[in-house]
Amino acid sequence: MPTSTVENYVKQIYLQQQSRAADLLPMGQLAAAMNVVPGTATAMVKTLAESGLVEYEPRGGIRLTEGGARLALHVLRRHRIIEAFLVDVLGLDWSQVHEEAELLEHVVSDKVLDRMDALLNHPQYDPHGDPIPTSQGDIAEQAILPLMSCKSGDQAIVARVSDQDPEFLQYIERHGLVPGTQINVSSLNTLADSVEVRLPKDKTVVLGSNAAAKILVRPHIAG
Amino acid sequence: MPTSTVENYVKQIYLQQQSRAADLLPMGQLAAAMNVVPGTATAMVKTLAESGLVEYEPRGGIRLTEGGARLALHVLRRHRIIEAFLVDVLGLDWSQVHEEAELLEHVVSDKVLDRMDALLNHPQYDPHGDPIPTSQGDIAEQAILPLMSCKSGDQAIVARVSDQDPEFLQYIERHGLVPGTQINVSSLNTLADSVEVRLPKDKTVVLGSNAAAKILVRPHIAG
DNA sequence: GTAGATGTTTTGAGTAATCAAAATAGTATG
DNA sequence: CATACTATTTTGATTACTCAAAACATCTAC
Repeated sequence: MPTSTVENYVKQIYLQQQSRAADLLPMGQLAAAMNVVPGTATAMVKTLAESGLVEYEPRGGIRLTEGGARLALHVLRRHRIIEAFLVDVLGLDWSQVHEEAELLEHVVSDKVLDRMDALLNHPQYDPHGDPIPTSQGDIAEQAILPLMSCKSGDQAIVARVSDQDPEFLQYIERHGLVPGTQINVSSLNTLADSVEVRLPKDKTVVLGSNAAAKILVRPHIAG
Repeated sequence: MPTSTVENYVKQIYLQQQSRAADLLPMGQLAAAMNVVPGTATAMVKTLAESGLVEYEPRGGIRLTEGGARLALHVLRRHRIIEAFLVDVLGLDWSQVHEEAELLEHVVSDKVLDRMDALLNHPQYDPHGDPIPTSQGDIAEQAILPLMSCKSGDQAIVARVSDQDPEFLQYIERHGLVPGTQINVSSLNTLADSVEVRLPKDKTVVLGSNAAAKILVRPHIAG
């Protein structure tokens, strides 16, 4: 049985490997993501390698094995179903559920998870818009793009807000940019480094490119 | 922040102190309840005493402080609300939820717990019939009654055997009627002046009213 | 009142995870 | 190519928890 710590490392390696395109994840990257000093990450990675969860190339970096990826997706499934459950069944705010899920993901049994999943009607996406892996470990690869890559006039649906900072999430929520929201890129100006989007009810929000980079959208082809 | 282990020790001390009437809980009792070797319990109790959660009398035993009891009741509240939630909302079997709750009780936040509590309509008893402490730490004190005052079909826990006669005590022990044992009043006949109780493992014992009068129990209200 | 039996504490050691700081490798700069 | 910079690894310690087994108290019995 993997410890919570092992699960967290493997999950984080998976997530980091997603965002960075490179094959090998550098040690420092992992240490930063896990909020530990580099030496700790090195030590931990060695034991992960012993258990066959990662391949470790000293001074090069790490990569998940088949088994490591399977575990990562398993943890991710737990995390995301729990988030969905906390929002949809317990009525918590989607900007606050990440921390909770971070702890719960290591202790809910498969039985409980299945009940949650059933009660939610087997959702495909969590409240942040992240895809939920199946129990077999399949995950929906989705064509989602950063908001800044849209053109003026494009329609899209907010797919994901890729940041966990509660303050940012709350800001996003106050302005109605939650995942699932249909938006309209009313003007996008690369020179002014900003984008204005129109939301339902004719509200508008202006974001700088740094903020906009965290907003990922599924482009909506207007019928 | 107390660790899960500390919470478990404190909870267990509370529960053991309930069933045994004595003021001081002997070390061996705690070690057995926690499933650790005696030395481990001794070591742990010392750190609990350092944190002001228990009073420790070497070679005598332990007793919860005010603060220790508060923590114990807090954990117990979590445990029991979670059990109720797993049964009533997620539809699990009441016989299976204890293990789950054992893990979850250390990680659910107050916010989540409050939502569960509200969703369940502030239940007073968990699925096993144990009273749920309030968030202020008040708990319904369960009356201790003579076994003969039960009705057929009642569930109860042996609370005390109020007799000092070694022969009687040994008889009681041989038949598994020690304090803490969960019993089921299978038939109680005032005319025949006897009561039959069913124990775990489907053993049964028949006692006359004189003997039964010495057995004090805490009735278990289901639901 | 010495001799066991029983229960408790101490001692020594191990595991999992962490940090601080010294050592080392690799890469880039002059 | 030596020098310096950066990333990584090693080393030595620490914390929280645990066990096995030796040492020690306490109570009981003879």
